[in-house]
Amino acid sequence: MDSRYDPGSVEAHWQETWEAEGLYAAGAGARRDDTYVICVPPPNVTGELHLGHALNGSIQDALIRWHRMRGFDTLWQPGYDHAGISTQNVVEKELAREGRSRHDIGREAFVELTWEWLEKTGRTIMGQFRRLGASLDYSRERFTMDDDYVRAVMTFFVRLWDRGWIYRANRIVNWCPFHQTAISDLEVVHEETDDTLYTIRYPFADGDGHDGVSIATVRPATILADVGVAVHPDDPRYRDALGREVIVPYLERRVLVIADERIDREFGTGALKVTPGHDPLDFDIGRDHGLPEPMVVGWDGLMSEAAGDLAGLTQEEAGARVIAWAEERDLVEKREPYRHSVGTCQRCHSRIEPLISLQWWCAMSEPAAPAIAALQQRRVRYHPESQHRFAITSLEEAPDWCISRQLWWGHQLPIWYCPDGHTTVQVDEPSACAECGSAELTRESDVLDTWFSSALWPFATLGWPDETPELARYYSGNVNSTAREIIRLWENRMIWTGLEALGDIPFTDVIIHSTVLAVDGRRMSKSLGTGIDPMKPIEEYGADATRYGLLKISSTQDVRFSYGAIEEGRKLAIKLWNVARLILQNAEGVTAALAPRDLEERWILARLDAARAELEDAWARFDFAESTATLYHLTFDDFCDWYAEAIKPRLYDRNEAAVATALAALERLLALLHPVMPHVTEEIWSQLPVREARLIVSPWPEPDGRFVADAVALDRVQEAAQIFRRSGVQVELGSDDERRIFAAVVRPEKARVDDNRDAEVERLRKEVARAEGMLANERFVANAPPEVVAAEREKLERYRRELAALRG
RNA sequence: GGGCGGUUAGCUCAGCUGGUAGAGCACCUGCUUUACACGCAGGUGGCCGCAGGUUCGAGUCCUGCACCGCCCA
Repeated sequence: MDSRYDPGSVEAHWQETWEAEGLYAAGAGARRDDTYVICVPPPNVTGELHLGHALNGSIQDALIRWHRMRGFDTLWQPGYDHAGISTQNVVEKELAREGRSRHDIGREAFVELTWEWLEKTGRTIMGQFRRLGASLDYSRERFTMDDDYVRAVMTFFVRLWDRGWIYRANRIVNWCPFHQTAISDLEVVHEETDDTLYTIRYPFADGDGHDGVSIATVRPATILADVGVAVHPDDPRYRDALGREVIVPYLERRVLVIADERIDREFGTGALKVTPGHDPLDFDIGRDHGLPEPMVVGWDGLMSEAAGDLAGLTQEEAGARVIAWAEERDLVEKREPYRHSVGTCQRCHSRIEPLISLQWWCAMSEPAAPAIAALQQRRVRYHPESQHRFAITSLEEAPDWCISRQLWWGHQLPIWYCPDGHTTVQVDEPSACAECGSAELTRESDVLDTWFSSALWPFATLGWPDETPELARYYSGNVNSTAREIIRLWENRMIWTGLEALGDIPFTDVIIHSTVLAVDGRRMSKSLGTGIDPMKPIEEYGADATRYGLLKISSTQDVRFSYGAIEEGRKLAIKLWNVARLILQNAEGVTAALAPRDLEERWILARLDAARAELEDAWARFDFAESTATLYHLTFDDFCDWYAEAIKPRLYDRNEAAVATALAALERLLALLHPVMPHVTEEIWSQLPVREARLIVSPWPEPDGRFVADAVALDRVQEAAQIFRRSGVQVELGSDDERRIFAAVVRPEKARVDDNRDAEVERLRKEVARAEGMLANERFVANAPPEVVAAEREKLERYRRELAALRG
């Protein structure tokens, strides 16, 4: 073995080897019939790996490797989604560089160009996952635009259509004026913006012009689309105004003052101008009160024809004109600086226009019901528990889903129209209208929201709607691990789509992993330069170290990135490497055999067993941070500092039984570490004298009850070592074994110990006084559980014994 | 505005069902121990955010407050 461990070359070697030997493939190494399935959340086909992916990959790979070693038939499904708007945006930018737009080349050519572009520069993340050591079955990579996948999407759409859940309606949506499409809530980012809040009086139609209702607005241009003024029904200020008409400035249109409980009495004047065409809340209020829905802002974000003489102006210009008009008539009561958050497009940062547009919708209350039941019955469980409650609430409150987008890159809806306005909906392109037989068909130009196809991921990747062997074997799966913000967009939808398509849940457990924040405790930010590319720690410290470090910090919902944690992982890999060298250097001609004879041998086997149980417990609870602590302590303290030091003399003597046992113990240690640190463990494993298979497919250690009683075997020796090292005093030990281990590990003859006898005596005196004080408290003795009192008595006895020994 | 999480050693964080406050890093002191100085041993360092309450006993349970952050709108 090399004296220095070099993760770079070792990791690359094993990544290639594992994949080439087919050990990442579904079912590799399976020794039992049960399956264990995880689908990777399909990343954006144009994206790059970020730390969230890296953490999530580390979590999933630990679970997959653990189950593979346990003999399960594992499948970790890789792939990408087509990221509709994001991909289209990238290609449009490319075109723009040549001074062209997608409209110049047409839809067909644009889609063609997008495919070409993806061939050249897309699909990078799976390569980065390989570098992390993620054991996905790359041979099964799927893409939401694959032919088979498209058929699944179409089939599912038609199914929902047949269910009567899909409908078309004019509703208010987030409209991006640059991309000319509706976008999802997720694609809207709210940015703090400085604006002006105007307070404007709408005079009563039946008054003298001085009385009226004052409203506050940051968007005076939308006054042109006002159809009412709403106040809270219990607001005493407006009791007399209710039911009267006021005059909308500029338009001089008469509108009614109405009552609605959704009005925030604290905001502005407590009176809201109702503009259903340009605000989501106003839209809801307008619908409930049966108000008209005029729109004065067009698809391009400029004032539309409906704005009359202001048509063609920007909203700012139009707003200024409206304000000027109102000022002339003394209707502007206040203008004040106002900071608020404004929705902008995630991709182009355009201001999002809430506009009413004709879109396709999927009703949610019916499809959500079985998913809610599955969650309530805990057939699907979110972790942590707080997210479980959130998931249920989200489904219960889920509004109908806007599934259409006005993009060219994506799944075009399987809807065809004939000249007579009939609609034909079917999976494959029809030759004639289903109603009138007309052959003159036009396909709906909208495409589906990318999340529509993502929602089918757990079964569309397995060949659904065909009844493939893979689908039968691997559906339903086990775990899904993802980020908090997409619970509503993805996780919940996979649950109901799975129930709808196959009558079964897609997985039993959803892990909502930590958000990795920058070192300053805030979200990583490109503009602040606080982002970290996970490839950097992987190159500098190794993939094993990076995986370990990310898992170590993943204890709460928001965690700070830490190079320190990754350094700890590197130290662990190096420590492991070196202790393996110690054993292997003395193991020539010896094969591993469990022949524990001495105290420390039985003890380390008990410790390995206990660690195995701790790991299983931690992973069963998806507590990966705890598992790293277990591995670190086991390796450094138990295995290296005590066991290895204790057996060193017999290793040097080439005592065959001790060496064989050491090899067996090392094998167990490597197995326990493998799910978190696969590369260094596989590399050491490959240098062991005899091995039947790669570590990646070797059995996870079985519990071995024989040594449980030995778990405390070294407690007395460890205590004695601590006292000796602190004070120079040697405590009497009970057996020859104990004395031998003490001599081997502590080496009192070589140790130079400061004589801190007085300090140690003082420390023990304090302990004795504390324990005596507690036991002197009658209420403690009377009320505390007997075992607690007994334990306290035992401790007191021990302190007294040690004190006596020290005083010699 | 709605939903969450956090506040413990200089820093980053553990502390499960209440029973003497821990780890890693940093710092200090030793150690040319034939696996490892990316190491070993020891040490310094905490009114466990604040205020109440429950309890023989509270970092841990309850109530309120403050501050920081995340997600969503």
